Amino acid sequence: MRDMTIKDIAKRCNVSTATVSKALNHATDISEETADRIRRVARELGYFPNAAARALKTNRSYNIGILFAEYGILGELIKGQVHEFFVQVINNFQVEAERSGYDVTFITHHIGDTKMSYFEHCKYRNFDGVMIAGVDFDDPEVLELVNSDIPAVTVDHVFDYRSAVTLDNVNGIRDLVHYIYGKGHRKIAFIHGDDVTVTKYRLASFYKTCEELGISIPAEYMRAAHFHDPPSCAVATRELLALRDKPTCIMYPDDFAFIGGMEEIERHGLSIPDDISVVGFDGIYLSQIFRPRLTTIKQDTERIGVEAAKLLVNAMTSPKVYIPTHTIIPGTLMEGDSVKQL
Amino acid sequence: MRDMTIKDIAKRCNVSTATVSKALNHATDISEETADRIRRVARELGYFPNAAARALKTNRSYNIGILFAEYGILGELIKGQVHEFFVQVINNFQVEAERSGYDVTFITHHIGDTKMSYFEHCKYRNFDGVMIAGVDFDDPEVLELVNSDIPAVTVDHVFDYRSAVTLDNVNGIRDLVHYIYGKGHRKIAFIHGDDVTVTKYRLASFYKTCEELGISIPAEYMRAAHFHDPPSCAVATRELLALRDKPTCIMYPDDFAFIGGMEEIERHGLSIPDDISVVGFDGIYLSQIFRPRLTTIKQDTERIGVEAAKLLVNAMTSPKVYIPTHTIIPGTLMEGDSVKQL
DNA sequence: TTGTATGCGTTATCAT
DNA sequence: ATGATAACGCATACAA
Repeated sequence: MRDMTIKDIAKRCNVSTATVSKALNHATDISEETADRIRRVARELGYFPNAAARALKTNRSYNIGILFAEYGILGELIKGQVHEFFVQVINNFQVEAERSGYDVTFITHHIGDTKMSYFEHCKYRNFDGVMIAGVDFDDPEVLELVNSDIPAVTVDHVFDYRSAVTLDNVNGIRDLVHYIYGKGHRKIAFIHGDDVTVTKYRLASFYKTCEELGISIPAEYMRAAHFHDPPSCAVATRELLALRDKPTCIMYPDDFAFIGGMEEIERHGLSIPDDISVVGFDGIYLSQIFRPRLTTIKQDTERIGVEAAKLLVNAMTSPKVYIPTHTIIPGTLMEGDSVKQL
Repeated sequence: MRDMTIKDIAKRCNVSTATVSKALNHATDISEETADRIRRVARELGYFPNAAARALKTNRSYNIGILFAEYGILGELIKGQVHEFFVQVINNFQVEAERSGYDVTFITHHIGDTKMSYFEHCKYRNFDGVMIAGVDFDDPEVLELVNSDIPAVTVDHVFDYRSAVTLDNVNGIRDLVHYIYGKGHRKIAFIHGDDVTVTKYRLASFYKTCEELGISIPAEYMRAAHFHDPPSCAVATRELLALRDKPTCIMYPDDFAFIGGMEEIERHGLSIPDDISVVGFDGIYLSQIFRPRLTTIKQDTERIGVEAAKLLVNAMTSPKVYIPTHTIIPGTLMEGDSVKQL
């Protein structure tokens, strides 16, 4: 059986399709009476609008594109390791977007055999807006998308004149350092993530806090590794453990990446926190499974996702008057048993 | 600047829109020469088709709906815990679908303030097909969708005359039991998941294998818990540990749910595997992080996702001649250190 | 081989 | 308050 269209309803109600459309869209220039009748019939007939037709006519798709590295072609970079933080954020984003009447579709690189850029894909699908998270923000294709006229919101990265939601890296690192300091540690090493905005903020906060606390960190205590990448953290950990003057506490880029450090420490026959203290970042489920429990900063993935959706909905609803906003979501220090009292 | 349409190209090439359309769709009744010229101009002008218009005309959206409990409204059930297995499957599904020219959109319960069923949502969006995973397969809304005329593929559940991909539960459990038996265990407890198809197969395989091996399992060794739910596994574990004649090995519904068992065992001051042996199921990343490493059945999430996409693409491409297929993907026993040699 | 004309389902403009 | 009609961008049956 064919799907119902407004034509069917019009026929059934002895009115024109125009009238049906108005009734269904709650227009004002229509009598309550007929509007009610039409809506009732529509419900009886199981009518639902056709998104394609509506999009074609109104130029609005009520569909949001999500650009996320783990999915699609870039996903292979992460080699099948689920990035819990982003999955949570996206999940919450989707729930909030749905609440406002939007569906969510993943942005990909091509459609069929035709390769297209992210931007082109968005045009093709008529996305009303896009949310970007967990990608390489220097990628020309990402920049093309961000600099286009499509409303966009980014997570964990701020572009000029675009909305963004980031976690509070500055206070997060500050809280962490204060906590470690309070436990009596003075030799604190910091394995930081890739050279992206997030890391810049964290490093600045780390240095500032240490200065305020009057502790000086030798350059050899600062190590670079990749986010969400245990192997590179294992290497950095090995280097730190090889120092004559070892740190008493190591800060990792994130909870997941810490796994690499954990295994390396284990390999050295050292135990946490008796021989060496550690802290993570993100507060993923895993961090509470580790024994000892990992002390970390818990990200509020729900607020991040929901806020991103709200900002984007605002931007899409009234693009003209919209002023980009940067929202900073605070994290929470979760105390585990991974930092020893000295 | 407005987007390009076939009209613009037609004007530019001094041909009709029909000719342009044919050229772009590689129709045969058009000269190579003009076709080339048109395609070249289209590329120069940065033309991309409008998905909505195309969908409206052809009644094909090249968009697949994904129904997954963790996302959308049902997600709240899982309380923010990422289900790694499904995320992986969906990720791989998406990559393969993209390869065939399909985009992927999440199926939700409503569009704006209007509540609609999953099926209605699919009609509204014109999805060419749907993939269903990780939901309550008895939910009337899911059944409505499955029994509709929309091509569908399910993961981990088989519906009559619909395509499905499942892991090999029978052999998985069989391998696990054989392994445990080989380690000298005879008192094997099985905490199984919810009463769904998957569980039925696993239970049957468990009983059959035990019978073949000539070991009899007391009823009190069989416990019900929920999948992916540590608390219920903690309860079941507590009950097992309270028995006069304790099992020497406990099988859990999945690696993640095992966390509950792990904590309970810890609480009893027992150690794995010295005091009690355990095995999981799924082979998620976590299982290799546990100390001791968990012995488990690793699911091939890539093959599951890719196969599901392939089946669905076939079904969508030629719905008339398509014959539903049930593909069973084998798992692999991953030996950890969680089962003691008796 | 190319073009004309029509319609997909909806919204919006302008009459009535 | 309601209706006739055009238009959104594209694909296709049919005519030329």
